[in-house]
Amino acid sequence: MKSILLNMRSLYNEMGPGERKIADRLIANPKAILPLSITEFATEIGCGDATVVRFAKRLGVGGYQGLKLAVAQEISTLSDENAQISKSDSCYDMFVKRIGEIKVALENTASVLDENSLEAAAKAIMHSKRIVIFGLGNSASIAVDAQHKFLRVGLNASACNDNHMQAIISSHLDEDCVAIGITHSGQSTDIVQALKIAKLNSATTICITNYGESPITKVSDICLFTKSAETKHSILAMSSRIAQLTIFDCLYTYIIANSDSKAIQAIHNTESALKDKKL
Amino acid sequence: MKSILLNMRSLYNEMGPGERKIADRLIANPKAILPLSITEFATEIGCGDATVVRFAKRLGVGGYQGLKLAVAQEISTLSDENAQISKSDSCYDMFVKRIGEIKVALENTASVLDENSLEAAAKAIMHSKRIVIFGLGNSASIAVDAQHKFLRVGLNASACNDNHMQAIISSHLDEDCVAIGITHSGQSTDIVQALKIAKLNSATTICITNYGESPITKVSDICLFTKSAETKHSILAMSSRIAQLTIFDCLYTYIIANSDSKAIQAIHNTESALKDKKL
DNA sequence: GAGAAAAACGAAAAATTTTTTCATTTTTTA
DNA sequence: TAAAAAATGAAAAAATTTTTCGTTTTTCTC
Repeated sequence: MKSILLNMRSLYNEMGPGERKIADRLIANPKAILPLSITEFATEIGCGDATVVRFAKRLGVGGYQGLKLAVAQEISTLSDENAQISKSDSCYDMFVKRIGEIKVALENTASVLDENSLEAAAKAIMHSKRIVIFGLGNSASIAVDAQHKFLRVGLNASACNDNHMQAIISSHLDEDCVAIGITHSGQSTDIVQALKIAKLNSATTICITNYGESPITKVSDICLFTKSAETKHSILAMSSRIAQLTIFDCLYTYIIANSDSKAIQAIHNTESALKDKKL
Repeated sequence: MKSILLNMRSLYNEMGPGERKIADRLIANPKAILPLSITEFATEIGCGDATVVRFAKRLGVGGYQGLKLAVAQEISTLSDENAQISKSDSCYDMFVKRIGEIKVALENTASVLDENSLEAAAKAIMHSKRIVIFGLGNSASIAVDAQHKFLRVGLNASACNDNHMQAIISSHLDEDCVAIGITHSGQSTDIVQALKIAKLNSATTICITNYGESPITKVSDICLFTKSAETKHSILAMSSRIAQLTIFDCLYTYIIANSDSKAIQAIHNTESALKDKKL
């Protein structure tokens, strides 16, 4: 089944201003529509009932009720019990609550992640001569993880967590290379700079960032969006990082699935190379 | 929010024959109701519209539309659980299926993770003079991530991904230190060796590993277990690694919540130190 | 086992909600 | 700048849901 929220994004360009307001609202707060009648919802948005119906038809869900049902199916029932982690929680309580946050973030990410962009990113990575992955601070470990994965499938990947080196590396890329920048906020100066340089040198640039316009999206050929609701204690944006990891994981899985036997062999070689490291 | 299907079962005894027929049908095939109007559904069941409405009210979902919405929300969570990733999947399909795996792994981990061990680990880490975190290969990035977190709360943490250095570092620990070893299989020779040395030097040893007895559990004072079902393509044990990350995340969160104002200040300092790195 | 009370039920009326129609406004194009 | 096209909302029309109320079925009491 296709995600209704994703569908909304891909049809966004065809919509008029009124329908876009509806799409914006639904993407921002999908579950708010559920208890409302079409007239209530239209009033809330500031448009007529007919526009809502047209919007629903465009998405191919029949009508207003179909829209509500589609949205309902997309929202996890867990998203409501968004229990806030509190000081008095036991460590285990925190674990359980964090699980809830992660689930929500992953599902939200599934709804904003663009199918075509994902496919394009996977193909660009597979066929590139060289892949460089930039992350700093929080995102550094994600970059390292991605490097690790790509190396396992025999790709020429390297992560770089040093802002000087990032700029240097970027300036030596060419059109057969891929540069991947990871920044949750989309505003990390150094990462944006590194991708900008990479783009100037005709490399394919890919960003992994939280949903929305930001400096990084402007210098990226392909944007892969995560979506996580930040809360007070998630300064580290844990759930968005999990979403980032999962994106890399599915790129990796896709590359394995679409590789020739040589690549599969490379994976097996890796496995056997590691065998004697175990007791 | 409570499960509507479970609620149906618990109210089953209070229902008359007509309503029970509705419950039976919904439990057997919940999604069949979604495209039907109340009259169509009632005809299908063989009862009147009013009975359907009464049934919905009993469940506390307002009316027929509320019933449909509640069912819709419930089937979404059940739908994509046991899907195996296949070669022909799109990259997006893979993402969605991977999400399902991760959810299961996190829930399983919640069930095997020992509350007391978690608490003990958090306390040991908080009060230690020095924390060293060992990971190799796959687990290296987890170790780096953990280091990053602990540094943010002002702890003296260092990750080490070099097996020689791990042994050297371990041999210089003492009873005020904590050594954390990460290995999914629990069999990584070097990690086990490093923890063994740490233990000999009276450091507190903590392992993060998949559920079950293994060499690493024998040399660990505290064992934190994850539990993930491995499948063919998850050579990289993606979901178990997410579980590992989540464990570290809740340790981190717990430490923040139970720190004095000095530690909180350390976090704020980190934040402001990073501010000018953004555009 | 009969009769009364209670509960369950459905047909149809009433109320609500959704959808369509169509005239108006806004935007685009030539 | 004017004509064409697109977008939109108010209101009418259609569809759907909910309530009412009388009938049927079940349960309980004697």
